[in-house]
Amino acid sequence: MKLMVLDGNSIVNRAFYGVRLLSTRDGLYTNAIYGFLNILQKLVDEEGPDALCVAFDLKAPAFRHLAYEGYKATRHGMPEELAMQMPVLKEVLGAMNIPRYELEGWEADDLLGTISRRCEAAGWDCTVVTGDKDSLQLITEHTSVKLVSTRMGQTTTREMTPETFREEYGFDPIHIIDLKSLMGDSSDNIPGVKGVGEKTAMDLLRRYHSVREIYERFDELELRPALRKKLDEGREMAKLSYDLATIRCDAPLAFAPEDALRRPVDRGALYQLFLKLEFTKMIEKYGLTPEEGETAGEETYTGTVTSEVVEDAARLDELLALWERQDVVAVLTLPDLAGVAVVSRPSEEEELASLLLPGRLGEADWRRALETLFSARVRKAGHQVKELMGDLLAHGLATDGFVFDTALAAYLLAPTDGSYSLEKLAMHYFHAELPDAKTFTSPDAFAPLGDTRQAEANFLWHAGLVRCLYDELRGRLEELDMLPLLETVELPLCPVLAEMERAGFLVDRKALAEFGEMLAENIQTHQAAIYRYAGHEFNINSTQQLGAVLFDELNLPAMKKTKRGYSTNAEVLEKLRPYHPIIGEILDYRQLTKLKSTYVDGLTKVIAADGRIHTSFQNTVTATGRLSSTEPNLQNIPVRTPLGAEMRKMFLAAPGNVLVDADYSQIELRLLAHIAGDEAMQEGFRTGADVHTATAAWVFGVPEEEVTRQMRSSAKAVNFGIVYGISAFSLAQDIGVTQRQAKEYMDRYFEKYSGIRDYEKNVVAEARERGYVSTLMGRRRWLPELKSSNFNTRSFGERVALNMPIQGTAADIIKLAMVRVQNRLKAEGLRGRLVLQVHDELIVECPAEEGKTVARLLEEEMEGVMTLSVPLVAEAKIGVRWADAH
DNA sequence: TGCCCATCT
DNA sequence: GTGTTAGATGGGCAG
Repeated sequence: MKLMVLDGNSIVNRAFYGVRLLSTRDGLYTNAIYGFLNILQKLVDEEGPDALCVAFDLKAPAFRHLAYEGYKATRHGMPEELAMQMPVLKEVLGAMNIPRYELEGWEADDLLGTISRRCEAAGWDCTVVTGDKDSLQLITEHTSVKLVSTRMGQTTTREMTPETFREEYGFDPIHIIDLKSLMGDSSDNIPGVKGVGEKTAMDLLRRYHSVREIYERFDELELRPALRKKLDEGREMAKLSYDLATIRCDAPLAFAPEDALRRPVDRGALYQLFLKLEFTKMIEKYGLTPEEGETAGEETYTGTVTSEVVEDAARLDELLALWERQDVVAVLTLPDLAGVAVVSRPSEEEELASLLLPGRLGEADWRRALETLFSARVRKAGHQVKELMGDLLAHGLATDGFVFDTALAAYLLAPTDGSYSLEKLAMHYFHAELPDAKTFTSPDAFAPLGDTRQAEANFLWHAGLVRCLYDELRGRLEELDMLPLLETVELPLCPVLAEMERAGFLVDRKALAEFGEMLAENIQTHQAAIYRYAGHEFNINSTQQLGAVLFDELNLPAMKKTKRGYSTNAEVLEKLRPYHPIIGEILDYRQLTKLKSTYVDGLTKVIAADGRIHTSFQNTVTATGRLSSTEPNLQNIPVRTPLGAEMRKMFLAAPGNVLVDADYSQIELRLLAHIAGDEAMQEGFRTGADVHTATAAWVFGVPEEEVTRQMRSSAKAVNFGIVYGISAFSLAQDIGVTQRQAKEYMDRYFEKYSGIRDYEKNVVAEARERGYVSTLMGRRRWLPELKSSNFNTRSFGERVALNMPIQGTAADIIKLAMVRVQNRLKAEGLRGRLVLQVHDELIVECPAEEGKTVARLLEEEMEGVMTLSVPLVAEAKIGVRWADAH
């Protein structure tokens, strides 16, 4: 008879980190459970055990903690996203009638040991399944250990027997304990002997077998003097580690192998659990059926699927007519519009995937197909619609009729997930594998890799998924009342962004080059000075080498450490400035090299043939709803320092044109006043007062006329800090006062703006209860961090809860403004077009004679986006260069 | 790849 | 008493 026992915590950890984070529409994460069940299934198939059980750690401290205080409970600390899955996993095991064992004060390891020895005593064979090599010490003639590892969602197992172990390690399994006590194990907080690593320890054990033998025969051993010294000093630690590393086999566990004999699953309970977990594939696999005719959650698609490559005009006409009648069709295109897949549902039971290729259709029909398909006459769901629209614009096609974007939808549902490829969404929402997109996209467009028919089929498969995701994601957005955000903000913004990217921003290539040369000369001068002060050459860009020069050689006082050595950031260097002239040189050098490499060289590299820079705006990246800008990033062009601000002279309008640059005044503070419902601050904005000055007057207890620049600047820092959930500590650091004083300022501040204090409390409490925060337009961010037992994680969640509604609403507002601005420019027959957005700032390039009209238009549209309890104020300026318009 | 540092709102 | 300001992108170094 054979029993298989799983190390529950070890396997579930591997599952959690090996499978992408999945969640149900209730926000329950499920990836660890999903991965665990797949691993379990694989193991049962491989081993066919007669009995099966799982051992878990309990949160309570195990006896080891008492033995060594360094042996902290850290190994029990698991991320909230995993912790929340544990009770559900245990329920699933219950429904599957698989016994689980856990015992107060004992770790899973010890239960594995105990269970394996009891099996042996009863004459059974035992297989211990774990990812943890510690357990290899349990290997005997009747007990094997199966090591599980998960990489990229693929699970591999390796069975270790006494023979295979000896082959690999060169000593007996039991001496794993000795190995650990020599080399230690940081993840288990086993100290080991200082200075002895894996190689040395393995070598010692092959020669002398055990720690005990090493120390008993210590004087007669042939050892290098250094090693002898380390071992001698590490005697106590080795002994202590030996105990810590030894798995105990004597846990007082109520267990006999027969208890774990396999029993049938409780199908009803399992069905309900899988339904809740949205494991539709598992429901199918186990052949579970609803007990009372309930439907089985979401399906990918169950009707018949027909594929076709469209080759003649008559068929094309039929299809175009069909697509126009559909509520929605899914559309997926190959890069550069080298092919189009359209998925429709002619009837409830039928799905039709049609592939259009220019080579198969003929030029005229191909063009006709595209013109109809991308007109408003066909309602379409796409994936990454902004990208697609870029291709459409490049081919002179319209960008109309898009009613859904599966990538944008997935982003709105889970804005911190990070990436939304179809492969990932298939896994996340349907637990389904998609063929790799590389099978049908290659650098030279639709030059099929390998089998053409397979490539076509895979491409259509992806398109079919878009159609399925449309149903699924639309349903979820609707439940969360988020469809309006998608339909009135995000989707209409797509063509605007595509047009902005296509328009680009003109740069003065010559001026940029000259600026670069000037920087290069300056850098040379500073470099020479730094080498002279240091007494030798070194790589100034290396923080390690720089730290060595400043703190070891020049003996400047080290203020702060980083993980890898001394901190040398600007804040630290600024404090060191009085000590040595090298510091000023380094600060200047840093600024100059940053300007040269990131901005001058970086931007020069991406100037297109039209002399303009075409950034990419990312609309599915930030956690708050802001846009981001890449290749290059045009949202962080310097402005603060005079030299940096030179960069903004390089961006200009085409001849005969001007730039109109409008930015929102204090938008985040205004939103704070509105959202928090703080009467005092609202009143300030309504009367048009300078908020920072008003705040300073109150905090410092002086009349507004007596507020100094210093006082206003401090008050400004408080106002900004509040939006980010700053602490007195950081505020003190920021404005250069004592922590006590900073605390006083904040207390005074909250006295005046008591609505904000109340809001901070309420928003966090509400977020904790609901599990998310949201903006005025219904954008959400989930906050599992608020339930974390880790202080830092939780505090972070609280600050995010404060900030996201503010920053996110500002993002909503400017996005809507962009849509309205671009539409109105067109509606009024103006030639001006948006070229850039920088979070609270919009830049339009237009003919010089349109300048004033456009400036007024920008202000009106930006201010008119929403009516709040405080006015939204935008101010536009006109100039030929960005530096002059801002 | 992860870290450190710089840049922006 | 913890560590202590939200959201980004990119260059350069070191392992």
